[in-house]
Amino acid sequence: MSADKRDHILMVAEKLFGEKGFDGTSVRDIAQQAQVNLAMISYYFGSKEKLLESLLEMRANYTILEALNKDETLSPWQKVDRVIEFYVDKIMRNLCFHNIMQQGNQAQSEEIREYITNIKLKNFEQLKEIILDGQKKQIFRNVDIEMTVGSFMGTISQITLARHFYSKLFAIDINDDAAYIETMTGKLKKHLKQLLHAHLVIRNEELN
Amino acid sequence: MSADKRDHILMVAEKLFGEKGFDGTSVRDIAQQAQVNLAMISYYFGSKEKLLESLLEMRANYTILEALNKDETLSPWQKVDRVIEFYVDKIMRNLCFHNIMQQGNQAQSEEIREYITNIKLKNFEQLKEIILDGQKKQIFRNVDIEMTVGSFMGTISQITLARHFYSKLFAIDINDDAAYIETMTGKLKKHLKQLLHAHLVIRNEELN
DNA sequence: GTTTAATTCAAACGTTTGTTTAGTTTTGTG
DNA sequence: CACAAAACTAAACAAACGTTTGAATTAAAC
Repeated sequence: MSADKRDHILMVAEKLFGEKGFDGTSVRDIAQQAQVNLAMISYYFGSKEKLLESLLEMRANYTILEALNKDETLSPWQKVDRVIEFYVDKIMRNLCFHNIMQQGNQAQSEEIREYITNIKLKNFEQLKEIILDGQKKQIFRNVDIEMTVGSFMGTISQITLARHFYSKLFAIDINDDAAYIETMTGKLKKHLKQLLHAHLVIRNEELN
Repeated sequence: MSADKRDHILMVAEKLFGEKGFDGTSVRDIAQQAQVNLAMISYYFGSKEKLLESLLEMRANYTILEALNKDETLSPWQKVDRVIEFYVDKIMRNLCFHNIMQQGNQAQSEEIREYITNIKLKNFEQLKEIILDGQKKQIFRNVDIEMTVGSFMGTISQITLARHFYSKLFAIDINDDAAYIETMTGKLKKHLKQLLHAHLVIRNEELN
């Protein structure tokens, strides 16, 4: 089994699933775009749905910032900044895959829905620990952690999911991937740092 | 043309499109759920795509808070609070439709993508004006308005889009719509008020 | 070089898709 | 009641779907 060709199909499928949705993409679309014979997809993956599962497995290491969390030399503020850098970079580098993750709710297959939910839960736990740590050290306010993480992920998702909207808003060519990624990565990082700092910081008037 | 039956089909379609996506929903699904003959959908709407267009038109008045914006007796802070109340209530009351709006990016039809983008632009303009007004009156900080609105909408969208995730997180029965809406509406409003207040308020140390 | 296994392919499979047809029933009007 | 328009239906349509087949080609092993 040629790993090259398999990976190539996976990448084409990722792009199409991310852009047109799983149900909006036919295996013939994938085969044509990847320039492989239609039957190759069943041959390599078994079925369209198992192709999606393979895709999810390939990106399953979507959460690898445990090291960051364990680093005792970093202050909670530094951790927050690094998480923002890390996540924004990672998601903007994988726009299509992130869209697939967001569509997971509609998946007909319960197995896939579970799989995606679990990846999200892992990511959530990482972020939760960082905020919890800051709260224990009385550096962060007593914010609603679930909702705070929701705002963090939601802000990023908005940029990846509503690309047509933001392209129009910032007058970026809808087909210019590089321009969108560069523009939005910068804006996202700066904004999220400001937003989360303001949200988490213990203000003077609260100290009394 | 029976408006009752037409509306009934629209509501069933809204639910299915919102839950399973446009491409994941067949006209036979809709006909069966709505308990109408398959041909009635073409008869009333012309096609599946025009059914979606009718759905969008029906909810086109999705933005009706101009009155709020023009109300000179309200302070920017009051406006922000009211917008939060308004939007959260409205979106949580129309979970499925909001999901359809979020999926719009994947729509094959450019007409539909444009339509949805324009609705979003209208909503954005309303929110932008409120923040701009507060900034002019030097009550709000000089935040990035586009990104701030992005966080606002993104936070809400996260709740509607990643329902499986949040149901699991808060141990809410995945089929209990009422419980989800009630729980999340409260959490959302409280969190968004806190978040936006912290983000927009001019802090003491910045006044010097 | 021969044999065996892995890969590729065009073609066809049976379903499901969105839509249309042609005929029936119901409704509203004079 | 008569009759035209509207509403509704079961059946069929062609196209697209995911998947499988069986033969052809290539690669690997001995």
